[in-house]
Order: sequence, then C-alpha cells, then structure tokens
Amino acid sequence: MTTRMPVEDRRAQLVEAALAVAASEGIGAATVRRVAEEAGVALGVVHYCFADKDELFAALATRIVDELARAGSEGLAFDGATDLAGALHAAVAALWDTIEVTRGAQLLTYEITTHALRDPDLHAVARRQYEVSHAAAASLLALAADASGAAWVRPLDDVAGEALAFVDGVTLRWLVDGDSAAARARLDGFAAYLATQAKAGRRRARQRAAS
Amino acid sequence: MTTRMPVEDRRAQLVEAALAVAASEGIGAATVRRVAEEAGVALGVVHYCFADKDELFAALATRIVDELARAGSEGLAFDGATDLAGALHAAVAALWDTIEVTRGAQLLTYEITTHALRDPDLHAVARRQYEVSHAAAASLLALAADASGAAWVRPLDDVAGEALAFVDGVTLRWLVDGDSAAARARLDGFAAYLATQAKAGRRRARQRAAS
DNA sequence: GTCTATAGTTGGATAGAC
DNA sequence: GTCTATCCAACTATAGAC
Repeated sequence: MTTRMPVEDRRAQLVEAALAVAASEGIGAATVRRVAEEAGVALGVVHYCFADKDELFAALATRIVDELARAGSEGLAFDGATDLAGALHAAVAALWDTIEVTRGAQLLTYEITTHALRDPDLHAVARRQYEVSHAAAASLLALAADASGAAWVRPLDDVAGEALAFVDGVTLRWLVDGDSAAARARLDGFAAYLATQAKAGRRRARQRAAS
Repeated sequence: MTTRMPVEDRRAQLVEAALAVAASEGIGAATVRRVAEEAGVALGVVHYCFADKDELFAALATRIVDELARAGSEGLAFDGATDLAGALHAAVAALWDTIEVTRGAQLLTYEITTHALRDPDLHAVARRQYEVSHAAAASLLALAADASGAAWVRPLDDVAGEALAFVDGVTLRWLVDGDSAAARARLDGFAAYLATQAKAGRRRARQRAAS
C-alpha cells in the first residue's frame, strides 16, 4: 500500500521512525513492528532494509552519535566572554538549554549505552558514543580557554574527562528528579571549579593564532 | 518437583535469582521464565508469588536499593585520616574498590533507572534510588568532615549532589571504557576539589560530639 | 496453600507475490 | 528490486491439579 522507494531512502526513513519511537517511549518500545507502524510500512519492509533487528538498532545508534557530534560542534561562540569563568558559564548554560528541551533523547542516550554494554557486538557503539562526547568536550574546553586567553594547567583530556563525567551525572540526576534549578546550580559550581584549573594569560589576538 | 516452600521465602529466593540474572545478563534477560529457571522452579510459581512481572521487578528494584543503602552506611571509618583531603581520598578509594568488583550490579543500577524513568508506575523507584544514594553521599561527606575537624562552607546537600553526580558519571564512563586508572584519577581530582569546599577547624575530640 | 499444565499475546524472521 | 502474507519462537498470564 505504501509507495515504492529506493532501499537507502527507506532505511533513512525507518531510522527516523525508530528514533521517534525510542526517544518518546523508550528503547524497549522500539520493536520492529512498532517502527514499521510508525513509518507507515509493512512489517517485512524493515527486514528487507535491515538484516535483523540488531542492524536497525546499530543504525539508530549511529544516527544518534552523529547528531551528538553535530550538536557538539555548534554553539561554540564565546564572543562576549571576557574571562574563562565567564566563557565556561556561558557554555554550560547553552549546553543545558539544549539538554533540557530534549529529555527523551537524553534518556535514550543512556538507554543505548546500557543496552550496548550488555551486547558484545554493540560494545563498540557505546565506546564511540563516549569518544565523540569526549572529543566534543575537549574541543569546547580548548575553545573556551582560547577565547578568554587562558591555558589549562592540566592535560586537556583529563579536564574534558572530568567535565564529561560531571555533565553526565548531572543530566542523569535531572532525568530522575526533574530539578532544573539544581542541575544548573551544579553545572555553574563545576564551571567555577574548572576555571581554577587554568592560568590566565594574555588575551589572544583575534587575527593571528599562536603556534 | 521442587520442594514446597512458604510464599515469602519463595519470593526472596526469586528476587535473588532475578538479581543474579539481571546483574550478569542485563535487565532485558530477566524474564519471568529465565528467573524461574535460575531459581529452579516451574514458570507458574513466579506468578503465584508475584501478581505480574512488574511486581517482581519492583521487588528487585527495592532489593537493589536496600543493598545500596546498606553499602552506603558501611565503610565509614576515617580513623587514620589527618585532614579532610586525606579522608576524602580514602573514601573515594574505598568506594571505587567496591564499584570495581561489582560491574554487573553497577550496570544494572543504570538499567533499572532508565527502565523506571520510562514507566510512570515505576518512576518512584528511580527517585528512591537517588534519594538513598544522595543521603548516603551526604552522610559520608558529613562524617569525613567531622573526622578531620573540617566544616563544609556550602550546604551539605549541594556538595553531596555534586559528588553523587560526579561519581555517577565516572562510573558510567568506566563501564564503557574499562579504564580503571582514569576513573581513579578523576575521583582523586574531584576529592581534592571537594576539600577546597570546606574550611579547616579544630580537630574534633574523640570522646565527645559537639552539639 | 503451593505448584503444574496450558492458553493467549507479542515479536522476530522468511518464503514467496508483484 | 520492493513489498506482503505467513510462520515460528518466546514470553506473560491463568485455570485447575495436588
């Protein structure tokens, strides 16, 4: 009853449908049947496009990580920030604004992680999730320091690892208690701490980058 | 074929079986059938002891939180610590030793949380999980300050909230990358930060507690 | 009061139609 | 090459035996 469509387009459509279902109703609700229904296609179409459920699931995970990477490389403007503390404060505020309006997607991210950790074939999915997140955190922190003319006194990866862990924990807690004010306060406190992990330097000139 | 047993004993046995299955194979593997098999009883026995799967699951969640609370109130000895930084260092080291040898249980805790967050009837389970953890963190921090004669300069709940979030995030990351050394380093760094959130005071006398 | 045998529902996969 | 109709397995739940 549905219109015929190239398999690649169909795949993309099905992954979007899977994302919609999983984000709003949980990973457990994203059955092959339910995804087919959401996409408005017959059950077997999904199995035509994906070898099995795991393959559909892996495609969904990739789709989510890609969006994560994209979101991470956006909103990296620190024009107004005068010092590192201010830049970090602005960064966590912007980050939180995004998190807060994507509750289902955030929860899904944790569901994907735990699910992947139980399945040896999918463990790499979880690893990649965190590699991407870690890289995004590191580049954000590097940029914040750069924009405010500060320099981290510890290895960037160490600082990024701590920041990622903290944001992760704060997000999870917020998913449970829904206390946005507390989450923001925690992030602000952590941003202030992070600022102590760098030393101020001369404000970097706009036009030229130091070697 | 199994020996007859009072329903309450049977319930406890089944919850233990459910815990064993869920911790080692994931929450998804903890089906009624699988639990019955693990316990060595017929399928219907589970439904005799629990109204439905959700009730078994709720009992499992309670079982886990109870253990969490018990573990939290143990290992709170800071005899040797001379200052707050040392006490916190010892505390996170001990905490991590426990976490590291209970990987399946840690992962299960996150699975329970996300699962509960998707089910309105089970949302309270997730809340209670975090209330218990938060209380444990707060009492640990209070005791650490007490033992080293320091006093937190910020509300205890704020500090506990940050600590819990951080430990949560570090644990999750470790579940993914298995890097124990990095996890320990992160926790140590955070312990050092926490120590800056208190002011030193006179070492409290052993025999009497201040009002 | 405790357990067994059976029914009913849901979901993943495939053979074959168009 | 794309989709439909059907099958099979796994799971939850209950009726009834002991």
